[in-house]
Amino acid sequence: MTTASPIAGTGFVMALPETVRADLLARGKRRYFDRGQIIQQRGDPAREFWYVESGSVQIGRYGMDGRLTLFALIGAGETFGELAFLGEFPRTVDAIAGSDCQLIRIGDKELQSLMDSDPAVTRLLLKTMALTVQQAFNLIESSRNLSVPQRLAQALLQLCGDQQDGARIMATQQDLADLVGVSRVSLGKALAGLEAAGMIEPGYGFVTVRDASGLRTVIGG
Amino acid sequence: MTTASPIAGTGFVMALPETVRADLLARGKRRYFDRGQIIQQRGDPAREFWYVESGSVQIGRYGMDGRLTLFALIGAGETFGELAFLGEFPRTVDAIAGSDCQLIRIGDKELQSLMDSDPAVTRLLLKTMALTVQQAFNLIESSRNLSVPQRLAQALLQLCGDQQDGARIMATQQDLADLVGVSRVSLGKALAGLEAAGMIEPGYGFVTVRDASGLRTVIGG
DNA sequence: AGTCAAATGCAAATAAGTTTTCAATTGCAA
DNA sequence: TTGCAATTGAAAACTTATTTGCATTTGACT
Repeated sequence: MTTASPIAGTGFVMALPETVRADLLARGKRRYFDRGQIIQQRGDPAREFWYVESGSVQIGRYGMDGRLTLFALIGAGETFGELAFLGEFPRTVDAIAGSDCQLIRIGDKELQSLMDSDPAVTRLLLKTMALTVQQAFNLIESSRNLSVPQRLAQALLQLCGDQQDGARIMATQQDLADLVGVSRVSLGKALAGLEAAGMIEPGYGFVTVRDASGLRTVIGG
Repeated sequence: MTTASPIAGTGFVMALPETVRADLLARGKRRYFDRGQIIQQRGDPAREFWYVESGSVQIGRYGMDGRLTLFALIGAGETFGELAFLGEFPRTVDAIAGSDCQLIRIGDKELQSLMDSDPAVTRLLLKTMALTVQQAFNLIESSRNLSVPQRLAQALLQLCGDQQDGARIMATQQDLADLVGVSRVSLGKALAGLEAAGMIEPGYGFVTVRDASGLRTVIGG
């Protein structure tokens, strides 16, 4: 299952020196969440951020009218929640387990210990957050200047990460619609278009990428 | 002239301790830019960030097709450019002087000196950047879930900052359209709607806010 | 195998925004 | 004050996406 993030998913932990990372993974406190379970909600105090060891997490906002604005699908190896934690304000997004998942908690103590073992951690965090902003800007720009098929192609590429052709993205059309920011109907049509071009193969609850480079040309043109 | 920012404009410098700020303002190297002049372009190395002492700066991306995606209008008292600088990557947005303006440069040396005089600066920077991301998320959510009039109302409120009713926002309809992310025609219609409701008064190159609280209700409903 | 909820496919009506074109207005400057 | 470029207003045709309703398919679970 491939769930690289279109936004906010960062390889922060991966960028840590091997020994520091190993220590974190060995001693970190793990928490398990079942699919659909709420991990955090808007307004909660941010006393930690999370490293996703396995599974996936949906980051977004659930409107009062039931609308969902997805900002990211965070997959294994990525972190989330560092914004509110480091910014020292309450959560401004909801996080829900997209599948059964296993997280490692990084609170004040753990962060301090990270910073002690590697003075470059602060810089890494800054870099991570700066990247997140850039990705957010990219998302804004895309949603303004690209068509739905183009945005879908972009999202699919990001979701399959560096995977070769054949990658199976586990997401329903509704998931993708929430992520791209369009209705399910529109997303279905865009999917059909890409399928006709032989770039993808839609399935029941997943999409298989057949021609990643083709998707890239879709975005470009 | 009011140019508070809908995004990325931060009161970072304002949050500094009085003495530290005074020192920065007294000794900072100033640079002047004429209206329309390019301050930075995508791809430039980021060797500094800027504090806006007077005037305003447009932050956005100018597409090859001439399209402009505005992310922010930075006004006096705010900073910009810290993302690429701190993230240590090339500029990913263009900056153009929205009016004649006077900037203070903060490079490695100045930042180091800031950090030396106040150990909380790192924290402040993290907070600043976290806020920026939240604002970017807000922008994404708005553009997906709000109508053009609602987004316009939001933009106008942000542009007039904490000003009382009567604030004059110096921006053409095209400027506002680029900021909100719609065509000039659509923006004109939205403006006309708000005018009919007595909340604003459009002018030639500016908009006067007559009923800020009314604008807020527009967003809510 | 049968049941059921989730997910997908499809079509028509509707809504929203863009593009294009042209006219009218404004404010600056010669 | 007269010319001129920038800005605004307005209308029509067009494109894109949404909404709504319903039928069909899929896969998990009995």
